[in-house]
Amino acid sequence: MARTTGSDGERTEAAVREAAVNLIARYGYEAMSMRQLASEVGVQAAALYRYFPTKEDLLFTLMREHMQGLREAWERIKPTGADPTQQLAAYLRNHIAFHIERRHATHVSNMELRSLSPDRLTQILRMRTAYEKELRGILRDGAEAGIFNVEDTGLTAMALIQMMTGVIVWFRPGERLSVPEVTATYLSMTMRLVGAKIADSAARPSDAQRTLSHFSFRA
Amino acid sequence: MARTTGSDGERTEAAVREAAVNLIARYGYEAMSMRQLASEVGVQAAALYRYFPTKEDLLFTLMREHMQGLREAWERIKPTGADPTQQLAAYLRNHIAFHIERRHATHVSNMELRSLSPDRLTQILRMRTAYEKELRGILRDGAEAGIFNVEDTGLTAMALIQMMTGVIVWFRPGERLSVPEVTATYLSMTMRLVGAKIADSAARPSDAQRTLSHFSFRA
DNA sequence: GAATTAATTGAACGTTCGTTTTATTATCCT
DNA sequence: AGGATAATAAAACGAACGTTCAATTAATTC
Repeated sequence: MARTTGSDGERTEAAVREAAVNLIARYGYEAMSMRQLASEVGVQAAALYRYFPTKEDLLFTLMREHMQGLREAWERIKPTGADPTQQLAAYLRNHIAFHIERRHATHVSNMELRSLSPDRLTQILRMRTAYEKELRGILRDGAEAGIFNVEDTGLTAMALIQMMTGVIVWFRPGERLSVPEVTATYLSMTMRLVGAKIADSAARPSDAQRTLSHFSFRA
Repeated sequence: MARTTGSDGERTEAAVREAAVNLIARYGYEAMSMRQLASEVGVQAAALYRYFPTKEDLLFTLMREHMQGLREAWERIKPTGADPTQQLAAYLRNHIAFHIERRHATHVSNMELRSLSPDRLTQILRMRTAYEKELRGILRDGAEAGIFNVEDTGLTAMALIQMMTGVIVWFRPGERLSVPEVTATYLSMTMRLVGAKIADSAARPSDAQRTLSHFSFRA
């Protein structure tokens, strides 16, 4: 046999990507075989090589597009001219929403870095660093404006990203908490962690600024 | 050839464990071959099966002993009768110190869970849950005593653990920050995150309790 | 110093891996 | 309708995998 009735390159490629993300997230890149992937798609293993020249090319493509998607989502949402508190809130909201929506892809991008060749690893890490740099910028702005209280901008950024990304480890949709509830709680924790103060634009001109410790945020 | 001069079962087994932790942490469990491991130890692959009946037994042994070590370290350090703030500080100090000291073993225990058989996975997860439960207990005590301000005990515990464990992702000994410096900063961030208040035992009897937002901790 | 036990080698087994090659069929274009 | 092209199947490749087995030598025991 050869070409099957109704076969379509675009649809097959999309099916391969989706199946690959799920299989790699569940079993790991090394543990997933090309035959297993092909079987999931309903195709022979040789057919996969029409779309991805090697197994590693497939992995790299998935990772690169995930990281690009993350960057683009942030660029679209990023509030320009907002104060650091609002920027931080937007960053967190985008990060959590994006990662919960694409749990499996995030798992792949975070866990399978070691299966990339050195130069491809560098490419992915560069994208990740650029994304993290945005957060460091927000924290630095807030610290310099006296709105945040952070000892170490870089260290705080890493701590926050680990904390936010960690959501995908335990969060399961449809369980105890909804996405907005989780986001709201993480927002409160984040604002306390960075020692965010109320902007205090009007009223009480010289009183000691109060921290946001006991304020809640809408997700 | 056969038995080599100076060969010793105990030393070989220890060498196998150490090499396995390093190789699995670097390349992943699936990607590490038994021949590669044997070569690292300076032995033939068949010799490994004298100490571990299967590759998965080796992985499980490494994980189980790592989790046991973590539990035991905490049981030894755990301050009895201390207030929640001190307990939380002790938990964090132990967690960070243990994980930085055994970065590779932690990587293995966190990343290779999917390579375990179902019942062994359950065993490891049970140990992890028991350890995390200690933190939830501390947070609950602090919340009930009005010392902490946490919206959701379970969620806060997960966020803190992700944040603390995340240190091993970026921390490299001998770089910009020392372990005590990192620990001190994480302690401050943690105390702010949980909205810890000063105990206020004497003085200023009914004034609004101040948060620890701007206090620093010694590591 | 012989018998026993501990530690390891070297070769082999069957399986599975990623990948390539070739042939075959469906679809599209003119 | 028929030639070009796209999409797949089927079979095969060599290499590598985890594991087993028998043989062999070092250390220990009596």
